Amino acid sequence: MFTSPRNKESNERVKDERREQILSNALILFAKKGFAATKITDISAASGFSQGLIYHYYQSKEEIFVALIKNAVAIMNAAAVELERLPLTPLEKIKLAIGKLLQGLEEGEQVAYHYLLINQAVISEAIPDEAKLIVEEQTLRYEVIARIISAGQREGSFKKYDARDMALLFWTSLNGLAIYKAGHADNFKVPDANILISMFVLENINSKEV
Amino acid sequence: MFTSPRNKESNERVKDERREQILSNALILFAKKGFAATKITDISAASGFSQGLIYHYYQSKEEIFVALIKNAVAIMNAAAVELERLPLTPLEKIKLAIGKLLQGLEEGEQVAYHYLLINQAVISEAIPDEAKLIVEEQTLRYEVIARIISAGQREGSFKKYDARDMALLFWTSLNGLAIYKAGHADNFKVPDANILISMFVLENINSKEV
DNA sequence: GTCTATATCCAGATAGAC
DNA sequence: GTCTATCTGGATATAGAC
Repeated sequence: MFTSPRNKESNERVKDERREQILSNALILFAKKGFAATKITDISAASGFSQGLIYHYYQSKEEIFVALIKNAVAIMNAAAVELERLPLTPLEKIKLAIGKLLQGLEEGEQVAYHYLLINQAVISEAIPDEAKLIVEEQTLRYEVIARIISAGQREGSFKKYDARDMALLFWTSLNGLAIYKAGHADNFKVPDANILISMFVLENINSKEV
Repeated sequence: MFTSPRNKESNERVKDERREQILSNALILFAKKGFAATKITDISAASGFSQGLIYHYYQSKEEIFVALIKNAVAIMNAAAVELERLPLTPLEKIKLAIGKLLQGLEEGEQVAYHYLLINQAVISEAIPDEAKLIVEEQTLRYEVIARIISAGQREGSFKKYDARDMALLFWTSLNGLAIYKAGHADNFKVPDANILISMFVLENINSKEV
């Protein structure tokens, strides 16, 4: 068995796939065990090959973690930007965002894992500096939600608390829920979205819509 | 220098103090770095003595962590029980609870550290089984809040979503906030309590009271 | 590209001197 | 009660065979 020259791109593709595979396994492990407690052997075993081979694709455990953090932050930002651009009212946007995020928690694991990873980066002193920096610099999703809330307040459908306070609670509440889900995956039922919505939207407006 | 026989109790007291000292330092370290990344030398250094001496007071790193978890859970439960017993209306109880918890976040670090510790125990697979068990068995604070909410609904001052959903969001939202604070201790300002309250309490009731 | 050593380091825990 | 020295295991990362 040998590799013909013309398979070069194909090989590249295989390499990328391997890297993806490592990342997706590492994401779960890092999220569930934390950075420090996740061993390279855990990742290699989950990926189905030997421990040494990891270093063919990544230079270190840190590098894997940083790659995952970058990815998680990018996905969240992209979603926030997309949300802001949609031709919807502020009310509709907030409802859509909460709905989607809850749905993400209900169906997929990925969203929850991303939250857990970012939380580690924010909280823990035992996380690569590069990862901490990336997360700290990323406040876009807070700003987007704060802008939507402000717009909704001007428009009259939102409660008139400090918009940044509201945006903070928007994200921290969802985050808290994601953490809960991570610890109770088996019997986790997503709560009624309207409870969260009532932190932001005036009651009569909300009940009118429902 | 020798120890006279009659100093026995005094010695016991010193020993207890040392143990307390170890615990309070370990709490911060475990909360900030996580269980796996916290080294015995970190704890001994923070406490100002040699690494070996820790083992005079505790048998292992696990034992320290478990002691801390027990303590954290006990404090939270005690507070919940106390809250339920107070001669207040459900409305007053929920407001008091949110107020106190936010205040705890604002002033002290301890509450936030307890949250972080319990989160680790719930989420992480790299945590001593005994600690996980203790936390899993402790659902009292959820039950207490659910009961208060149910009472408030019967009484007519609370929103009529599923009481367990509401209790879940009560705790996960506060928890999410504690995590945020842990990562932004320097410039963290507690949000307006009324935003959280509006998840539970009917708007006209709440504004009447304020 | 993959595996099997293995070098190296570090952390938890123990032993024993003072 | 406290420290220093040491044992032991385990984890990251490297080297080199296939």
